[in-house]
Amino acid sequence: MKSNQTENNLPEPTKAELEILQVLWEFGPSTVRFVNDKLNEQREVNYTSTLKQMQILTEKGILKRDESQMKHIYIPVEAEEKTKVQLLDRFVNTLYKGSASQLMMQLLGNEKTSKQEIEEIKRLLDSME
Amino acid sequence: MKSNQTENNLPEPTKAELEILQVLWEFGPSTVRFVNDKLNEQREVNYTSTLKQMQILTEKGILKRDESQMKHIYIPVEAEEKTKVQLLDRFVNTLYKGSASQLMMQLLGNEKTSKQEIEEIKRLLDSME
DNA sequence: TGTATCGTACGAAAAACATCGTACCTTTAG
DNA sequence: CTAAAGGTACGATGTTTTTCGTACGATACA
Repeated sequence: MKSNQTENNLPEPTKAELEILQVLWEFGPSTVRFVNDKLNEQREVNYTSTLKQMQILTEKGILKRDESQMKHIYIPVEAEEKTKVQLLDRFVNTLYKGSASQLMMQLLGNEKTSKQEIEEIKRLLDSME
Repeated sequence: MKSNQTENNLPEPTKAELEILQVLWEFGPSTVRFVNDKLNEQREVNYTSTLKQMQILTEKGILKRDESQMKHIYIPVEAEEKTKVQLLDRFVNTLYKGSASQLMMQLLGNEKTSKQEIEEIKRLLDSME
């Protein structure tokens, strides 16, 4: 047989799609209404725009939904971490030819990375020994 | 007067634009022909597509060019590092709410980050003391 | 000198993304 | 029962990004 494992390469979410994912990651499975309200805390979006977007996300297999009630509940198919890892991986490959340490150096050299952040990173590394 | 300093926020390069930038970063100032050839090592692109893309990049102020010869030479306006830092910053803000250490953890947890990479990072941190 | 080659300019089509209006179905309160 | 409120479906439109065809100017060289 060809394959029985879940197809692993979901299409890369677009910008608007990411916004929606972030709401779902932060607040868990939600209705369109809820997501749209959250989005509107940051910028104006029409309800049906968000609805459409979430329907597309569902078509793409990035979200699934519980249709048992009229108010459908949307849920990310992949865990937050997994998706982020995927995006990060792509980012590292694209900009740093896959070198994580190169990215690191940039991160540490960036003035916007606070001393506190750096300390946290060191602690993290120590705890990994 | 309004401003005499160089406008600092160049528009975010798109995907296709990044491909071109990477060639210029890697090989230095180049002609369209050269860039296009490089791109075609990875995927098929028409010469005029690349040309157009590079003209747009120039309009946007991301590239500048030397037109003194018929074969124009294109050069990134901003240094590679600066642009990457900008992109990285956006990435961290978008996906990790600005927390570099969060990104780090993901980087370190990623199986694709080799032991060797981790060692490099530690060395880097130590040298920063 | 004329024709093949290699370059730029640029409009426009194609594709990808994002937004919205309208139709229509369900639920609920009166 | 019915009207209002709130939900989904989905085509149409707008925008941005990407790709390409065509026109035309420079150069080289037979």
